[in-house]
Amino acid sequence: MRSLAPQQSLVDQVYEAILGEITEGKFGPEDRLIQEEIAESLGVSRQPVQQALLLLRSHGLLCDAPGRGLMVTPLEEERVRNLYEVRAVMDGLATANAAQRNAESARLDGAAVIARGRAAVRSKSIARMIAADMEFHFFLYGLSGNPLIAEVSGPHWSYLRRVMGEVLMRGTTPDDIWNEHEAILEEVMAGRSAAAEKLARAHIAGASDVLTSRMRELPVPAPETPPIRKRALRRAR
Amino acid sequence: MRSLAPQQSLVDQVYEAILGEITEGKFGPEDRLIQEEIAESLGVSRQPVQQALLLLRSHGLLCDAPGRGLMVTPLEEERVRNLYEVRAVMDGLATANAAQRNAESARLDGAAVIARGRAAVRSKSIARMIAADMEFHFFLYGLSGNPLIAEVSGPHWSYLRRVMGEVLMRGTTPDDIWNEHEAILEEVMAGRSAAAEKLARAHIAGASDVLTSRMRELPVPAPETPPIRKRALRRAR
DNA sequence: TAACCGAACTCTGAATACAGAATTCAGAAT
DNA sequence: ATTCTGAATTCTGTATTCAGAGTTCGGTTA
Repeated sequence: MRSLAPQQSLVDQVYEAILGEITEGKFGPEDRLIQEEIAESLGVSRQPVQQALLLLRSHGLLCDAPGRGLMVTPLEEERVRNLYEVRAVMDGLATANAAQRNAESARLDGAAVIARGRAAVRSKSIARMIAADMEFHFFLYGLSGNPLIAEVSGPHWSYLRRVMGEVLMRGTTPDDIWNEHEAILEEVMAGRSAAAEKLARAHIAGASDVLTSRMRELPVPAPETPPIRKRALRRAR
Repeated sequence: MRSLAPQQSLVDQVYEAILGEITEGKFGPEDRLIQEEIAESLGVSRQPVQQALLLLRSHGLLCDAPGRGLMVTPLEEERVRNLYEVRAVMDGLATANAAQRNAESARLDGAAVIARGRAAVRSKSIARMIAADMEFHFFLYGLSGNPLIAEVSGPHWSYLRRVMGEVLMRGTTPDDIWNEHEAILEEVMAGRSAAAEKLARAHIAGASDVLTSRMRELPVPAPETPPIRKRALRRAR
């Protein structure tokens, strides 16, 4: 029986592979991406690489390099602030809608999401903490009943993961993030949409302050751009 | 003296050309786009067409067709409602920020934007009315000081123009839209960000109601997909 | 007449080739 | 030692080709 799920195209696979490298910091800010090298290391021709790069540029993960080619967008405090401004209203909307439309699902599934988040903090693994944070917020996006919220927010989360990773790698974990998540969830479960929205917006504003001030404290990276890392990536078959 | 402005790539030009065709309704909902035909009519190879199509898909203007290829996304009431939900919070944010950060620019330039809008209504040209509506809102996005708002909203406006075009073509013009715009502008000019945001959100919610109810009244289009229109487009050199 | 099957055709994704722009590097001039 | 110039190299955008999947159409069968 042939699977009915469409096979993921090479472009999509290359997009995800590059996105993963960026998110994990293996391609750093302002690293220039060379199409032929990526194509070789992934074992594909240049065409799907080029197409994936165009999509990544469109989603803000890459920007035009000086001269020619594309580079990884720098991590900039102003962009983080702008992103969190947008996030505050989008997450506020998602949370209000979740409380209004899906309080019951929140009661069914929410506690497990919170438990996984607290376990991630105990694990002290940065990747797990970030993934758990994302899980919580995408859980709310899903409950909102408006697929556009996740659709619009998705590409931004990749940028945010890089910022969070950078900040967490060099600083300490914010202590009360999961208390805040839990408080938000309680309002959602109780169907109190205005209170849920207010908490969500305050949570995002607080996170913005923490992240941007931590970025301000980080040492400015050396102006020399390190060479592009050439790591062999196996093409998924 | 050679111009320092970078020449727009073929992909970008093809993207804009196709986007224009979609927005003007020359490619209708669920029309399947044939890469070779578009390439021929634009006088380019298939590759930049394919890349442009991928970007348009990523921006929601196209979706996968049954079987293979890409088609123009259908106009759906639910998507419009979801879009306007997102718009309400984004336009609210933009308007509040504009009042907070750029009231003076609003005082300098806002009256001309309103005048052009009222002239567009008097002209009875649908294209002009839509362009003027967009001008007003992008004016506010610009005043907001957060470039992400325009960046996120941009692709959605193409979809909205199609909906507006469809509705306006078959119905009457909403009468008080520019009164509402003017009231919003007055709050922005006065720097009253909370009042500006409130008016903006109410304006968007009202527009959503009008658009979705008008869509409900429209006759369901015939299920036969008309043939793709082959119109010769000159490649810009 | 309707359903089925296979051949022919169409279209798309990916690979490859080509052309031109950008970058690098080595040698010459100051 | 520094600057400049031209050649060589690298890289990107675009065109072309190839292979395979999907669609259409005509003929056959029930």
